Amino acid sequence: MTPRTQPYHHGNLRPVLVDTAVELARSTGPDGVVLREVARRAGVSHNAAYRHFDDRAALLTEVSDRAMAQLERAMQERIDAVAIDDPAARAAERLRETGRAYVDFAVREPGLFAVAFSSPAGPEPDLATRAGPYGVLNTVLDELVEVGSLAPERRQGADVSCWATVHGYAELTVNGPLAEVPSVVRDQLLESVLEVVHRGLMG
Amino acid sequence: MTPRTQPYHHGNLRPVLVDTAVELARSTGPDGVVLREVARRAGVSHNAAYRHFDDRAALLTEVSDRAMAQLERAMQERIDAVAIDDPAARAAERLRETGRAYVDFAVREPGLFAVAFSSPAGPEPDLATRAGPYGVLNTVLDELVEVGSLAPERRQGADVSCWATVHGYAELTVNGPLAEVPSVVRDQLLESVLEVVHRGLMG
DNA sequence: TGTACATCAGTGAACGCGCGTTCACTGATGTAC
DNA sequence: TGTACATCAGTGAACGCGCGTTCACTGATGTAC
Repeated sequence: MTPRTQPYHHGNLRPVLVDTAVELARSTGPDGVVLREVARRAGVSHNAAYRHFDDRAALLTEVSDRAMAQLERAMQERIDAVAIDDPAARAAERLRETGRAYVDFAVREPGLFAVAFSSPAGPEPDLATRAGPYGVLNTVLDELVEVGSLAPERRQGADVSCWATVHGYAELTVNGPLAEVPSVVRDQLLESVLEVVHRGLMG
Repeated sequence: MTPRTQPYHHGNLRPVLVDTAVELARSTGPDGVVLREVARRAGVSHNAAYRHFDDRAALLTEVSDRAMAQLERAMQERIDAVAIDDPAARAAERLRETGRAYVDFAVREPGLFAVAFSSPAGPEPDLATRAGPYGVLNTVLDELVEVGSLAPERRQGADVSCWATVHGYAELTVNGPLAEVPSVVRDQLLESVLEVVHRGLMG
């Protein structure tokens, strides 16, 4: 008389597996996304995942895409929230917020951040297209040119400079020697780093 | 009548194990430093290492120290090779060479670079002391203050700005989206990144 | 100079673990007639 | 409206792998007397 708690057919397994894998990635990073554990948490036998993904790498790729999308959204939200009237000041602040959002995400979600940049084998379309976090950054930089803050001849390579700086800062903070620095000091350091980039590009 | 090719006592096993582990790290990174493989390559039973190291982590720490030392040496050599008479120009070029050496090392030795920053649990003394790559960078920055190129009030945080930038550039190149960019273009991008830092600090 | 003995630095076998993946199978669902 | 059947989406068992670590043991070395 006990009701069948679990029907034989799950009916919605694929998205559940991805969600579960994302949760696992959040807490343990790429190596923690273990097929058997994902299945366990989804309450399904350990090989059921093979009905929906070729192999572990395919699942990880999907998780990585999700992580990238989350990072992009976090950046865009912070950019959109900038409320400054003066066009030049607004564009400059938007660039700073881009950087802060990037680092914030890495600190808040170290597992997802690591997964986002753990390319199993996938191509990296970000540089060619305007998609993803890289696209967001480029849009903000274009804006800086439009308002006259960034000289057009300095526009080339500016994306890489910005990206390298915040990415390095994030890495040093999440996995490196800056991890042990108090967060108040870290925030100050990030501001000074952003200031150097600002002056380097537009000063 | 076959001569004993391997004496029972190796006599020199500890350094050989470290050397072997470093070689393994070079080609495969931190995860490749597998105790059993290290022993195999050293021609010794897989548990002989326990006479010299508490566990795998202890061996890895030693490898990490070696990697850091190699990175530091590579940086110092490039810095010392700068032959420019004008003090300000020399100091500026030394800073650039510091960055180039850092990125070069990461590209040439991705395995060691990864191991150097994979802290198993060890403390990070680099920030407090003047030792290691971080110390080398700080010495060069002090030099820039001495010759009057870097304003003293901008000295604080300059180390983190420089480090974050080259570290991020290295990461994006070794593990990230810049990996697929032709190396000629990458070199140009690195120069433009270094230029941004230079202007940001001293412009 | 010789010998007993402690210590050092190796050995092979085994434990326990967990993984990705494949196999043959089965219950549930949907569709053609 | 009912039924045969193909297909879908699960299942449990097993394979093969390799790891870190521990155990009891042994050959070699060094030292005290």
